[in-house]
Formats: sequence, structure tokens, C-alpha cells
Amino acid sequence: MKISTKGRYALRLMTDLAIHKDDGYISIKSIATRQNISEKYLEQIIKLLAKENLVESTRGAQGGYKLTREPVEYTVGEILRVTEGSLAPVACLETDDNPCENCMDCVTLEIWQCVLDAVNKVVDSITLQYLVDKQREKGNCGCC
Amino acid sequence: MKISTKGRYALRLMTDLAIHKDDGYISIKSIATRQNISEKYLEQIIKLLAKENLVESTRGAQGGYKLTREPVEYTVGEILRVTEGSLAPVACLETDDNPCENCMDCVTLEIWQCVLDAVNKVVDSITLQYLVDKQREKGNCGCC
DNA sequence: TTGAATTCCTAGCAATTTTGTAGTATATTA
DNA sequence: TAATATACTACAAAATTGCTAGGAATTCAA
Repeated sequence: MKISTKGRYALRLMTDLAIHKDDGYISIKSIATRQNISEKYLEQIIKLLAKENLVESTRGAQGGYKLTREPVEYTVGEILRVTEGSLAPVACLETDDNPCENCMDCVTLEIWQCVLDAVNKVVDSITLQYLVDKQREKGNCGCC
Repeated sequence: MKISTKGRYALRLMTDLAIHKDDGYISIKSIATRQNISEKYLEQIIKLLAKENLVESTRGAQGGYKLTREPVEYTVGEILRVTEGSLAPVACLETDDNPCENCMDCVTLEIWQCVLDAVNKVVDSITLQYLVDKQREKGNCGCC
């Protein structure tokens, strides 16, 4: 039941962008240096966020990324779902395709649905702005 | 954020044992046949449950496994934690060793703690007896 | 107009974890 | 003593994760 580095890095990445939201476009290189994360790996993660329009970019010198909205308008849940795929504990709850026709009537699906709802409720109640505020007070260990 | 087959199989395995709780010792072979899960793999999963005394065993002919308590005395959370290790979304929340000393003061740890609490609350509120009752009405698809 | 900086895109790969298999030793019962 | 089980250990295939590599396309500044 682990969150992967993709989701965790995405949270740090977005928090970094939020903290520098008034500094124009921010390069991956500078984020990678500050956060001590591989540049090339960050590139792949931010691509996921760009595809869903959570961030926008320009190429070339002085290029980089910036948020498309105010930090208070993002939730942690949204960021995690874009990068992790889905927070569902089983594939059957992934949108679109229920691989098994009996699933709808299955005992355990009900449990996984409750777990998913509980997780979503938590992460959807926390905004990126909250992360920024808390980070300013507390810092970030980088390992979780 | 997926539950592995170990946890899912363990739930089916325990439900199977609960349904046959008055039939003496139940062999892995018969469970494997009914649930259509590899015998040898089930063996490894049930070993985890036996180690924590959720089930007891006897060897030899007519041997097998049975529950050590009434189905109503097990929670889904307990079964999952024994087989999955922990439901924590990050390693830093795993008991005993916090690998990073700054974690205690980290922004995101707080979030992961809330997620863990929410998940535990759900799975700890569902008993094995509930699974048995629902399974009798609804069945189990075997895929989640 | 040229060069530096930067995103964009694709492919691959090493390490780890998951999901099993296989074989043998040990115990129990009829 | 033969059949039936668990107990234990080791290994292996498959999938996923986490990351690396290289080059094309774009933009800006000197």
C-alpha cells in the first residue's frame, strides 16, 4: 500500500513551484538541485502534471514551468492521482474498465471502495497552499 | 497504492476457513481448489497468519488449518496488516525505525499519517464475520 | 545569427518487489 | 507402513519502480 516516489516527488515539486510562484518560469534544473532529485526523472513526472494542465511550460532559455492556478486551488489528492494513476487499492476500482463482471456483486470490492473513499477524503481536503504554509514552518525531510 | 495478492488472498483464505469453521482442520489443498489459488503460494501466506496465531495447524493426514478464534473476533485490518506488513503509505510510518530524524517535523509525514489513520479506521471496523455473511449473499469474484 | 539554455520525446535498463515453483524434511493418522 | 499433510528453504519468472541516456525542437540573449 505504498505511495511511489512519483507521487512523493510530485508533491515536493508542486510545493517548490508554489513557493516560487512569483518568480516566473522555474527550470527543472533548479528544482532538481533544491530538492535533490534526478533532473531527468523529475522531467518525466512534471510531464504528467503538464498533460493534465496542472502546470504550464515554455521552452528555451529562461524557460521552465509554473503553476496554472493559485496554490489554494490544488488539492494533494489531485496531484497524487495525476502522478500515481489512481489511489484505488485494487485495479477493479480503476475507472473505465471493470475487468470482472461479477465484481459489482463482490464482497471485497465493497471494502476496497470504502478504503478508497477514506483515502480520497483525506487527500482531497488538503490544499497545496497548506503544504506551502507548513513547509515554511517545518521544512521537509525529503524522505517521505 | 495497491493491496498485493498476499492481502487479497489472505482475506479469501480466512473467509474460507471461517465458513468451514465447524469442519475440523481444513487442508491447504482444499482451500486452493475452492479458491483457485496456487497451493504453494497459499502455504506461504497462511504461514504468516500462523506465525501471528490467527490460525493453528496440525500436520499429517486429516491435518490442516483452522481459526483460533470466532470470525467476529478478527478484523480485516488485522488480517491485512499481518500479510501486507503495514498499510502505511510511506516507510517512515512503519513501526520501530524512522529512518530519517527530521521526519517528525516533516510536512508530508503528517499527511501520510492521516491517510494511514483513515485506512486503518475503515479496515479495523470490518470483521471476518461480516465477510462471511456478505459472501453468503453475494459471492466473491476472485479478482479483488 | 549563433550559441546557450531549456523543454520535449523516446528508448532502454538496473534494481526491487511481487508472485509464484520446486523439492525435501517432518509429522500424523489409518 | 503408506498416504496425507504441514514446515521449511531456495530459487525463478514476471512485473513494476526508479532512473539514465541521447537527441530533437524551441526560445532568448548577445
